Amino acid sequence: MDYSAILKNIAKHITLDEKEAACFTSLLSYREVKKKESILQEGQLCRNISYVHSGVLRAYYLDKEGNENSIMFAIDDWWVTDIYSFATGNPAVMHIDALENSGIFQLQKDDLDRLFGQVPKFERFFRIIMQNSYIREQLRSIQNLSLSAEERYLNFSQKYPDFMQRVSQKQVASYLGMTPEFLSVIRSKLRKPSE
Amino acid sequence: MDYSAILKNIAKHITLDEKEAACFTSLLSYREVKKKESILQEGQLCRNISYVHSGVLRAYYLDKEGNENSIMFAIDDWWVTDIYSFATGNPAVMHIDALENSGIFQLQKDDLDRLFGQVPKFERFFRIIMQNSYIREQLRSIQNLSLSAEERYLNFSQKYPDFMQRVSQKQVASYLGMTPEFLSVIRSKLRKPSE
DNA sequence: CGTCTATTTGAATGTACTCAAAAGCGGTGG
DNA sequence: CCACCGCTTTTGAGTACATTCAAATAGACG
Repeated sequence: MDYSAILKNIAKHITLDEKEAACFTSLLSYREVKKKESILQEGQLCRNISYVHSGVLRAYYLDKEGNENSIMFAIDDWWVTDIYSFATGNPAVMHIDALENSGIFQLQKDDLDRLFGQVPKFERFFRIIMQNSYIREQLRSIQNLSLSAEERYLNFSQKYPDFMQRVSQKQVASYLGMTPEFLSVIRSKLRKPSE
Repeated sequence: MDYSAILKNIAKHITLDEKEAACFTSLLSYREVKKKESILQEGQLCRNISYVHSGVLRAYYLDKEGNENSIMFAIDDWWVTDIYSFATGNPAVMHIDALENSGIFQLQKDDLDRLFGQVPKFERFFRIIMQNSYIREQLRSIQNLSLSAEERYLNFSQKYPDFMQRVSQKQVASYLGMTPEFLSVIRSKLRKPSE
């Protein structure tokens, strides 16, 4: 099994010796997820956190009209989970599934809790992951509230050019809080700015 | 100095012995902040994190039209900082000031980093704080995008009844991403649902 | 090839905004 | 203690941004 990418991801924030790295990798289970396959559905308990080794996952929730609202996309080298369910033990509010055939490493909550006891450095690692996630979501809240649909789209496509390649327009629209029709209008306006 | 409230806050997530508690409180500096007084302005470096012992603080940022957009309110027993500036060392994007005369405990980033080395349990504490903040902001993003202005208002007033008492309508409106005029219309509609 | 879904385009509609003016409220100074 | 000033809240008319619904076109997948 190829642990190099995930260990490199960990090494961005903490330094592990060989034994600690072995302890960590022993807890990981690798899983292949086919395109459109789900790894979490609303109402289930989310007991694990996933590291995306290859491919793309999407988290979304269904509103009362039954529309899919994208919460986040996770491509190679991202971590993803229903953090609410994971942290509180309450039923998941979101769905997570694969947009492409993907390879992920999963870490069970119980194992992670034990790992925190054995190698406290991991508390630090996940503190930083959570901190960065918080910063990202706070920025997103701010921009949702203060920018127009067009500005949100331009912003997103600059910040996450990789997502634009691999995620459908409909899903981008739902991430940005607008209808797919309106995103299409925005894009056509941007294509011919002269008229 | 009365450390009971902040120690009780810490005790929600980790257990400290006397020595650790003393080590922690020795790093705190208490500060009185008068109504309308600022503790952080855009462009400054945010080198500390604040625990609100009494009173109310508000974080907001100025958009390009010069409007104040509220990012968060922090009343008694909340933690607040410009997490982006605090974590990255980049200039602050937000302003933080007091809505009432308030008493806060501040912890310097340098001291906190040393504390993490001395008492690793604090990594855990702040992991949980960051995790909860992430959950809160993620929920906020979702609701901003999928709920109408009226639903956002109803939601907010249910979830944070304390804020409604202590924060002006204009500031609530800016937190919810609507104009104060429109919030006023919503409230008047809710007052007389019959007509 | 045929089916299903995504994207584009357009017309009608609605939600929320802008601008303006009046009323309410709180703080400050005479 | 009252009067005034500035800011918040209310109300209303006109407008703009974004949605809904519908239909045509394009793409993806088996």
